[in-house]
Amino acid sequence: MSIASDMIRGHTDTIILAHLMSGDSYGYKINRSISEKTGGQYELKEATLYTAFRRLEQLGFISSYWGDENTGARRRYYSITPAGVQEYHRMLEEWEQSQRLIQTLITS
Amino acid sequence: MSIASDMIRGHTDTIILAHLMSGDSYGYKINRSISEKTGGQYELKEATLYTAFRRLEQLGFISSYWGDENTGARRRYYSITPAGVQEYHRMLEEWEQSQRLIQTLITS
DNA sequence: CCCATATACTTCGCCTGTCAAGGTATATTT
DNA sequence: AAATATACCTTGACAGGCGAAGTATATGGG
Repeated sequence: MSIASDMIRGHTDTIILAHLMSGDSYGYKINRSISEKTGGQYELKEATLYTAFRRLEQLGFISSYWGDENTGARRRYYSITPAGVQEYHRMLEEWEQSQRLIQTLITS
Repeated sequence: MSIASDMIRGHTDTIILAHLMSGDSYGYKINRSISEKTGGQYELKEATLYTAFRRLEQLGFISSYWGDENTGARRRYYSITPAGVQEYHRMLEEWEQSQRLIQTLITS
């Protein structure tokens, strides 16, 4: 991974919610998708990913259910809740704002 | 403060280095400056600020010396080192890159 | 048939950065 | 005399990221 964790910290949840905005999915696939989207430049560590799922479900932003695959490993699917959609939009706005702020602060 | 810390986390060091790029300064003033530049939207907590100074000095990116004020509270001035200047540029590039990455990942 | 690999999820414990809270000291203003 | 502003410092708690290890199923190669 070429990007420092602290750069992504605070965005992990948003990244997950963003993925679930386009439909239910499961951990392994979401991580693959992240890796593909960034050309392999970034991927969430498994521990980070699953910790985030617990957190987001705890907060009511996502819900989960076991898939009914009759082959391969079992999958736990995640679904974004209405509260999660709202939170996602809030996070996006916060990103826009903080992006400008950081730009101001780190360029002299 | 209206911006979540986790959004700024990972940029604290860069923010400090950026300030020192335009000359030596001291903690209190740097924090004031941050607050002013962002229209009061953001300021580093003192503990965070001084922790960062220790870290940056430890890493050789800044050096410090006591000011010779003959009035008012004493001030510890910080100076960016050549290694710090290099690090600052590296951080700026990383920001450009991660900015694009995050943008890609959080917009569906 | 066995072993490596890919898929898929989970838990434990460490590390690091943030920050609330409290403390010290000096100078100015009320 | 007390409040406020300037200026710095330390301690301990907390949260998120993540290395490491484990569990379980399916598939392809030798």
